[in-house]
Amino acid sequence: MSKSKRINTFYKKLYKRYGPQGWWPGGSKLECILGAVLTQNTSWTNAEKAISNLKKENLIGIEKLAFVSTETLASLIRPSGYYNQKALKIKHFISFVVENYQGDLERMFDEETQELRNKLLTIKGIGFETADAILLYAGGVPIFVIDAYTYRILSRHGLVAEYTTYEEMQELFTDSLSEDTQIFNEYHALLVKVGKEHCRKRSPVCDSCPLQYDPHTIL
DNA sequence: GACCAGGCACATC
DNA sequence: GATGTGCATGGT
Repeated sequence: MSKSKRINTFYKKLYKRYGPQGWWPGGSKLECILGAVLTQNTSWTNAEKAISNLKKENLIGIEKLAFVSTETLASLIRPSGYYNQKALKIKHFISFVVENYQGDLERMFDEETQELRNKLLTIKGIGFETADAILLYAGGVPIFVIDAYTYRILSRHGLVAEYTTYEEMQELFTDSLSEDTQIFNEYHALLVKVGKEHCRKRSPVCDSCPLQYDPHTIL
C-alpha cells in the first residue's frame, strides 16, 4: 500500500474509532491562539487552567493583554508551566497584531497564508507547530499541524525516517489528503488522541495499536 | 519520585 | 548543522 493511501486509511480508522474530537474547545480566535501558546509542551488541562484564570480577570482581548503587565500575566498563567516565557510569548504576539494589523485578528487572517505563516514564525515563541495551529484552529486555514505524537506515529509505522523534518511530515499529509480544513483539524486531533493511548514517549513498541494494517506493523 | 505533557530559543561546538 | 540545555506546573 502506498504511503499516501495509508495516510488516508489511518484517518478513516481513527475517525471510526474515536469520532470527532471537537478541537479547538470553544472560545474566540484569540482564546484559541492563547491556548496554542499555553499548551506548548504542556498538557491541555494545565493550559485550560491558565485560560480560565485569564477569563476570570476578563483579560481575553488584544487591548487588555496589551496593557496588562508581563508580571501579572505570568502569575495568572502559572498553572500552564514555563509561565515567565509564555507571558513574554503572548506579549510578543499581541505587539505583533497591534503593530501590523491595528490589533485586529480578522485583518491578520485576511493575509495570504504563506506570507502570514512566515511572519508568525518571526515572533519569538512561535515555531512551526504553534504557527500552524494558529492558522488551522484559529484562522480556519487548511494547513496540517505536525507535533511530537505525529512524528512518533509516522516513524514507528515506517512512513518517515527516524531523522525527518517538520516539512517532510507536513508534505506527506498535504500531498495525501484533499485540502480540507475540517479534515486537517480532526486528523491532527485524532493523532494526539491515539498517541496518548498507544504511542507514549518511552514505549518503543505497542501491540495494541489500532492503526495496524497487517500483523507486521507495530506502532 | 520519576516520567511526561498538543515546544521553542539560545549557547556551544 | 547538529546537539544539548533551560524553561516549570500538575497529573499518573
